Amino acid sequence: MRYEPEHKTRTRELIVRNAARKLRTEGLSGPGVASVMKASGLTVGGFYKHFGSKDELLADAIAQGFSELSEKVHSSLQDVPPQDRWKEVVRWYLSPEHCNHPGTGCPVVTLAPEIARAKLTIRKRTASLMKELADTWAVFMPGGTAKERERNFFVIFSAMAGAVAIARLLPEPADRERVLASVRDYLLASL
Amino acid sequence: MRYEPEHKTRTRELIVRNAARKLRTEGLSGPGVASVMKASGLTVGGFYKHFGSKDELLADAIAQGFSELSEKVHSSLQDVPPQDRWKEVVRWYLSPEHCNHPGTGCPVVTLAPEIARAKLTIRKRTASLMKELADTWAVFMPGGTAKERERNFFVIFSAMAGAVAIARLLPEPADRERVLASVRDYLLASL
DNA sequence: TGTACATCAGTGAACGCGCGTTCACTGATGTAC
DNA sequence: TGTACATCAGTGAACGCGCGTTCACTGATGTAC
Repeated sequence: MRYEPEHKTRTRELIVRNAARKLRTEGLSGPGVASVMKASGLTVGGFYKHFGSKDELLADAIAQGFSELSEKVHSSLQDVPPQDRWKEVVRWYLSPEHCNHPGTGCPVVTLAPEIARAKLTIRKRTASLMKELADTWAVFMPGGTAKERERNFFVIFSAMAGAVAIARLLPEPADRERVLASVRDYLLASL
Repeated sequence: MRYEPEHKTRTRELIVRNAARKLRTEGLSGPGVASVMKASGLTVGGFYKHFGSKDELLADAIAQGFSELSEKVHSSLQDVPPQDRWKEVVRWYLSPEHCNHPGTGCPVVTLAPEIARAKLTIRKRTASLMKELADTWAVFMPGGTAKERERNFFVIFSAMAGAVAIARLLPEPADRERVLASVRDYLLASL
């Protein structure tokens, strides 16, 4: 073979990673196929050697966003005692760093409304990613029972995602911080 | 004149109202100029007799969405005693009806991430609409001081917007309701 | 009162442009004999 | 060992198509004289 056996797989993964970042920066229908390929050091024509359609790329890129989120949170919780973990997540999620860098942040804030309007295939795939996230994160959420932790996951995650979405549409950093701080302080103090 | 003096104004308002609904259903860059004009019983060519550009329509349509939201909430609170008003808002916002009808619902859930990526003119205009909403709604939010009510507005509004955004990307009605109910029950019980 | 002209919301075809997708081709490296 | 052919990731031009925008035109009604 002209390339190492894993070459094609690695190229595909590179494209998906670049698409995942571009999607969160420019929106679900923001980046064109050409722009994603260029960001990966390739040209448009090669795209269909890796993907059956642009939708296939979108689905994979959304999944990539979720898995980056899991990884980021998982690795930052390594040295945090179990009962403090949800607080660490809240602090990171509602930080100016996260708010100001959508491209490497949570895909739910950035893409949820657009995914809700997307093709059923994409919505179904995202729904199962969302459920997986709920199950994984619920275990370190506050609450005495599994039901309570699940409910608190939805409360905390909804509040965080909503807060970042609202903060991001305010151009003034001070206004952004006021929204983020309101929700951060409330969640940390009241749960 | 060939038309009544108010004819042009009314036509423009009709276009804006139709655009406001279409935007929330199909996204900020979903409906084309032709489709909005058609929905208003007109043809593409006439568009630039009313608007300088599509962006001008978008800005007006977003504002229209906010004003419909204010009106809807204002009129539903007429007969509700002041201290119960925020609960009424929570119940409506987190209802399946609202969740299942984005076109006539809150523009923040549907459009926030796309507006955050839009031109600065649009972002600035939306930011001031958002602040206006915060000021108007804060007065009937729970809390002893103005500062507390403002903070609680951001907490409640973030949680509601996030919950509806997440619920809407789940295709199963039962899953949607679980998210909505979690946040609804929590907010009504704990604030 | 009648005729010529002005106004202007609305029409519909045309314009570039960027998009997703297709396709004939390239060129480095493998295999067959 | 050398030559002919096969493979296949990647190239770049071309394709329809829908978009925002432009523009010459329409036709109902106003005003001037």
